Amino acid sequence: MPVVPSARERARRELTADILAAARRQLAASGAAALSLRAVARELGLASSALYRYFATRDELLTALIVQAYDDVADAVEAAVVPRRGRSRRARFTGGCRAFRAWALEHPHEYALAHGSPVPGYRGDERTTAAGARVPLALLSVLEGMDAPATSSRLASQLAEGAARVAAAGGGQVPPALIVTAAQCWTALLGLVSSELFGQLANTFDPADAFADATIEALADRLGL
Amino acid sequence: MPVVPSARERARRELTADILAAARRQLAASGAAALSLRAVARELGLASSALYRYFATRDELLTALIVQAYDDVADAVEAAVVPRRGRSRRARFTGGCRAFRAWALEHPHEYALAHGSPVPGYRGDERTTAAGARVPLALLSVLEGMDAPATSSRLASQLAEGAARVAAAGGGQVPPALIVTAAQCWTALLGLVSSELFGQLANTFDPADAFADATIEALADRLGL
DNA sequence: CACTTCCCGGAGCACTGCTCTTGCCAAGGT
DNA sequence: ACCTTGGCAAGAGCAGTGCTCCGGGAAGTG
Repeated sequence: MPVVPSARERARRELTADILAAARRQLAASGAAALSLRAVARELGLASSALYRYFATRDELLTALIVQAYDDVADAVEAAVVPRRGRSRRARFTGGCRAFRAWALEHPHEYALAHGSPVPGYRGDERTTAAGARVPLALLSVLEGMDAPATSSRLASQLAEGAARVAAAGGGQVPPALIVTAAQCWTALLGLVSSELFGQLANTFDPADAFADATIEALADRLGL
Repeated sequence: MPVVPSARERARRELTADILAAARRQLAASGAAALSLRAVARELGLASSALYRYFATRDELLTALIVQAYDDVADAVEAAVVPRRGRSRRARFTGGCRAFRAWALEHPHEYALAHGSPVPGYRGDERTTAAGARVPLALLSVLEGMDAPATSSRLASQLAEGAARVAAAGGGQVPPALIVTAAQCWTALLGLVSSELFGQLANTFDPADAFADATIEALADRLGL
């Protein structure tokens, strides 16, 4: 395998990227349900059958878009969470949560694709789960080195098991009881953003910024930040 | 208009119900994305064009299914929440939450259709929002007559506005600060169930019963139950 | 130069939602 | 009793979809 990619290889990579970019434009414009391979091909001036050399199926294109979406949010959240002088743990956490919500509001269709109901059946692709773990792990990293909460009760064995799994995945310096609470906060954050985006609040709190901020602060309280 | 429906009218109602039942079967079996009018027509032995006299469009059939799903969960939750001798507020609340989760686990595709990402564009149909409000209102009804939490802080004006709207919609006997907390718990519950169903927890806590129970108890704690 | 490998384009299949036309059959009025 | 009206279903058809297969041509290799 040559170090310098051949012209073929370069063209292939470029076209793959172009296809993904066009697909992403259409996704952002009209949502995942309306994304059609033929439309993407038309936008690129290709025959629809040509796309199948780059993505074997429509689902594969969608998973590529999912991974891209996960990585995109993760970049935003990780940047907001990074420790800096004079930045409290609480500010890092709430900043990360706010960055997550802001990204979702800017990219509703991509958020729906990644964090919403799975489109066909259930996809347990390892690439997506790895990319999807970045945001929760980034938020968890804020808690590294904290003490176990004072009210830490004994965990059910199944909960302890799950917490151990999470700890192995990245939060080595976080006590198990706090990991459980953190997981609860993560699902709560997902629920907050999903509710707002998918209209589950029926626009009761609208504009929802105040409600979102209050909720995020409450999460920080619960984590003892 | 005759009091006794004519034969025509009866046939019409019956066929409408049959169509809905068949559609629901297919929804439960294969999900909303795979639901096709033609397949429903085939199952009923009809021409596909015949369905259009009963549902003008596929989306209308879907919204009918959404309303049905909302009403179905609401029945389950309301039954679990109803006050009975020797049943504490806390038990009513946690029971309602558990009933919600149990229904979702039994009807994943219907849950995804109703509470997941909206399928086409955004549907703000009034029938769906009215039906969708039943479950949160049922949970809110458990809190009627409670005192405002001790740590009740002054609410931002926008939050107070939203709380007032909710109070007008059904929770007349619940203090505003508690309404905000209740709304937060509602989004958290949605996030819990959605995460579990859509694989956002990446099977970290699996089986998730213990995690769900712990989360629901934490919500009850937060509400001061 | 020949030869292989890769890739694009076109035709085609089975399917979808939806529309339009045709013809049937029962209900209602004269 | 006859005829008109209106609801109803069936069928053909349109535009669109995901996906497959085959043929020709271009790019890279000996």
